[in-house]
Amino acid sequence: MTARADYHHGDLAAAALDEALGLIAADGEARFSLRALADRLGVAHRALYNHFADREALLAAVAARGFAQLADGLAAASEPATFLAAYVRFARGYPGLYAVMTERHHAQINATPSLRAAVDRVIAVALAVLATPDADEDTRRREVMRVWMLAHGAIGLQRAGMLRLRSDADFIDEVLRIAGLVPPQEKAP
Amino acid sequence: MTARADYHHGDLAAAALDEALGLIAADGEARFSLRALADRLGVAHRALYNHFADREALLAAVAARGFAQLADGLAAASEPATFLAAYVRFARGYPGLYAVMTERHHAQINATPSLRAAVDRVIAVALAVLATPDADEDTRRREVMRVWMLAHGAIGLQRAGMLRLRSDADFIDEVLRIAGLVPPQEKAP
DNA sequence: GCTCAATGTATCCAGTGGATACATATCGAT
DNA sequence: ATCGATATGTATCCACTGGATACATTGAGC
Repeated sequence: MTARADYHHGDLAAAALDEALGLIAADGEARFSLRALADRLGVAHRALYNHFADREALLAAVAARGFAQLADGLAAASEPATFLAAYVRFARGYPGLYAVMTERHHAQINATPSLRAAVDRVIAVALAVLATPDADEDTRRREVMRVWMLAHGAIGLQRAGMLRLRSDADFIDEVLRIAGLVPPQEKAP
Repeated sequence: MTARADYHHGDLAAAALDEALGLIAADGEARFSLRALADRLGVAHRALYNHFADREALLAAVAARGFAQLADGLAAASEPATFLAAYVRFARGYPGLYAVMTERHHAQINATPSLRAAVDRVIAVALAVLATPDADEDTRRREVMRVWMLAHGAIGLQRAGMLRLRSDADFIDEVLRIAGLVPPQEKAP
């Protein structure tokens, strides 16, 4: 099962995912090609099709990995402000990956179990950190969505160039203020 | 200047923009090609390059048209709730166009004057409708951004499949509630 | 050991954005 | 009016992409 010598790669699926994630994390998927990926792995581009139905399926798998990493990062948060900060930091740290995770109409989302599972994990963490424990379900869901929508919207508008560019720290600080999670003149976490 | 007979088209730039907007509005830019566009206009695909530097520039022009239309649509709003509803309706009505407007790193945004101008018009309308008239500038900006981020985030999460699918009306209603623009049990505009 | 499904390779295809070279038309200066 | 510069459109090429089909190699289970 370890990386083997000649004909068979050993674990192409995992290696391809790792490599693809690395290629996409910063630069996004627009300039990403199956052939470039295959070249880096020292393999014919067609070999990838033994593990992923098509380019879209590979991207869905990459997105799943992204959501899993995101959930890990968020799990450490203990309150809304740190949650939001961690979320924004992830999205701004791996812009290409975040785009693949959120800017595709993943019909895939229900067709790819790992993706569905990873997204559900993020939602579970969000509920635990962001929602009032004893509120009814609709309220809890809306509490989560309010923060998530604000964070996701802020990130999107920033990336699209609609906002003044700031340092990451200032950006996070501003989002926290807009979300009402930081009292007017206080310092953000 | 009207559509001419033989060799010269007459006003290829405008015709191309119209046609591109039509092709992209619903389906987005992923499956959009310069060649398909040129075919529809009865012209060699290379002719388009006389009017647009490259594919990206054409998309920037399409985005500019989109923002102009959006600003028109928002101008009729008189209060935050109707503004937000109009915004969401636009984004959900022309998903492909909205994606081109917001999901590209328009370095273009400052390189394309018409795009910059159209975005500024949207921001101006938003300030007029969403901000407290006599508040200081930072507050006004944040009031606008809170609504814009919520709307944009909601649209993005919905499109990505992170939310339960609902009818457009229900979706708008839910966003208004989350934004705190509709009292708990009241009917949305 | 042998077989056969899993995995990789070789090669082809149509479609894409873009470049270069050339054809045709329009318009302003004379 | 005409003539030449310039804008506009065409013809043709290129490298590259995702995907399809046919074949080679391999190793796991019988």
